[in-house]
Amino acid sequence: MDRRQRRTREAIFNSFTRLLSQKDFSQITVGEIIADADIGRATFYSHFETKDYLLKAFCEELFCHIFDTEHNEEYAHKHIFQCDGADSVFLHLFQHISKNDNNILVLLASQNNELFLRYFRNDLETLVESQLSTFQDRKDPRLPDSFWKNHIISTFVETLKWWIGNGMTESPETITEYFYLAV
Amino acid sequence: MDRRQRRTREAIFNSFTRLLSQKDFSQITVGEIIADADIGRATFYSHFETKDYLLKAFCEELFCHIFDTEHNEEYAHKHIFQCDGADSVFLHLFQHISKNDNNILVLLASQNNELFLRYFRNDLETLVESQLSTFQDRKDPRLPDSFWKNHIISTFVETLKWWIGNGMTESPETITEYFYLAV
DNA sequence: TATATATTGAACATATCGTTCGGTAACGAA
DNA sequence: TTCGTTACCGAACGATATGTTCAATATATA
Repeated sequence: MDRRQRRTREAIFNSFTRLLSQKDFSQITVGEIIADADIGRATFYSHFETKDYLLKAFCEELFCHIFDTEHNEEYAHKHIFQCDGADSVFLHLFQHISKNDNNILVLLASQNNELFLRYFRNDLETLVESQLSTFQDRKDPRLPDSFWKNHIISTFVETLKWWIGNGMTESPETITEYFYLAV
Repeated sequence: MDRRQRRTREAIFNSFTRLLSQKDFSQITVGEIIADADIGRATFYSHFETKDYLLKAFCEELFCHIFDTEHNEEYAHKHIFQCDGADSVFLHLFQHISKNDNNILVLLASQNNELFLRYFRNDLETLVESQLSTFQDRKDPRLPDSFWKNHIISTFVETLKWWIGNGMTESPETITEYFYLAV
């Protein structure tokens, strides 16, 4: 990728992050991003078709980073055979998020973020699917699989939102315990 | 209230409902509402400050209707002393929603409805608070009250969304059972 | 160096918003 | 019925944001 392209893309992402920490996604205008990133209008549109596609690309880079590190071999094996709360992928997820790499907290804490959460849920779904067996013993047989999977995903997302909304005073270990106690 | 005002307000609400069944809230323009309701532009703005306030007023009328009927004396007593799944307020809520009075399903099924869901959650919260004792025996003492309350509300909303998303093939009784099995 | 490509920024057409205002129609009380 | 009040109309307006175009300029890579 051309160095100019990289620089522009980085500048846009940086400004986007900065603006997201100040206001809701819906209130951010392309004009503001351009002004903050100090790039030409046509340049922005040569990189991203619309503001929505910017968010999409932004989320993809962010989640790719987060969920991929959760999937590496080191942990993958552990969880298939030994899946207690102590070293679950979910603990690692909470830990990773609490480190605030790539300013993911900015997005998670923002208010009008339903679009962002849709992307997050989507990636989370594949992770949960790979861990479904872990939760099999908690599941009442009367519940449909699709309901159960949705419930786990929702509980994780809501636990995360509650955690952030409460100022993240609990440790990742504690919040993981809450998650397992709730689901 | 002046008859003309009532007619205009009704026309706006009707068009709003119709449009919501066709597209997301964010994609609906004031111009479309005006055209569909066949009213003057200034008239719309004399009734509602913005499109957001229209949604707010719409939700208030809708939820007031739904949650008030859930609170009437007939059921209120039952649930304080006898709170099994069979005749819970939540069953009544699911039943009421499945009847699709006031086209609430249109709103619940629409995609970009986080604003609407915020209003719904808000009213649901007071209902859940009045029913908290019902869930006390399921709650692990390690979980904070605020987390627990949020979990119940979230589980209800997500159960409802799952139900609608799946075509509402289950009966209100069954979906109430799912809700109690999940929470 | 030379060619290809990215960036620039002004200008443009389009769309939506929310307001204004003089004129018209409907209401409801006396 | 009359009459004062109030709601509705609808065209027009300024403001803001969108996404595109284009010719000139700057930068990268071979």
